[in-house]
Amino acid sequence: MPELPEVETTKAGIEPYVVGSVVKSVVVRQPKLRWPIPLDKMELLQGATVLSVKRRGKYILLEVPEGALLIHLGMSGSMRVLTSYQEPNKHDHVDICLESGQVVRFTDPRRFGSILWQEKAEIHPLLAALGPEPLSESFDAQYLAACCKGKAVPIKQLIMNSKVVVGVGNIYASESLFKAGIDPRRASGRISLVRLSVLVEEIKKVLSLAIEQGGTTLKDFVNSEGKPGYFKQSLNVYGRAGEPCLNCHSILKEVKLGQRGTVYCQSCQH
DNA sequence: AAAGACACCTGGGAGC
DNA sequence: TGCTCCCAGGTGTCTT
Repeated sequence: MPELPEVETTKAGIEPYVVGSVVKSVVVRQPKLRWPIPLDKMELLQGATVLSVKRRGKYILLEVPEGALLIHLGMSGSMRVLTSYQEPNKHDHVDICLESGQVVRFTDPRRFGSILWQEKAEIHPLLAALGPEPLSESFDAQYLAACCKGKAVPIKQLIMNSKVVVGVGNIYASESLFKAGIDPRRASGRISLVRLSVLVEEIKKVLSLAIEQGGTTLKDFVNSEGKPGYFKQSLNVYGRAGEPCLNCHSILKEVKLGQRGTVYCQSCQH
């Protein structure tokens, strides 16, 4: 489940191999991802030099003079760099072949990911309404409080809303709410500024730590699974329903919020 | 306007 | 052991 740390790690992992490189060809074996891959646009990449690799939310942008390739890993996607050609496996849907001979390979068993095209000097509609980056200064307590004001929506759903803040998925939303001691079901508008401030800090902390740990696996990025091992980060609540709280030992409870499994501690989170 | 349901897809675990 | 069933999960879109 790529959340922001995994996307950041992936971006950092491919960056040194693609920036300044010339794209020889893009091989699409399976165009049916979340949306069809725009094959005509892929031709614009041929012969193009990759200018930069950027990340916006969970999207990775490969920028070339004509525009940018927009990549989302969905929930089972990954990318890796091959230094020599290898036979593709079943879910290796796209290869970005570089003139250097290296290949950036996109793999996605569940095909929830997407590969799209953003025109030069335009902002793709999918990126247009995104909220601030969680690790940026503009994501602070004042901002979050303004988003929460008067809202009845549970706080967990609010922080997972990409219009509010990008990159906070189910795992990190659950974990940061536990750390902040806030009940995930609590109405967003009924949380004090002080507590929201703690939540903001916990979101930043949990994401930063995961990115840091993802970075330690970069050495394995090439010719590997392409799956950063940031899951080593200990999870307090996610996936632990029915098990004892690591803080108070009461049994962790699971509820559905916005169709998402949500685990929390009834005695530590209010 | 806001909240909920649904859709996409497949591997993997549960149940038989 | 093998088959079927069901679900997770990010996020856009359609329905209340």
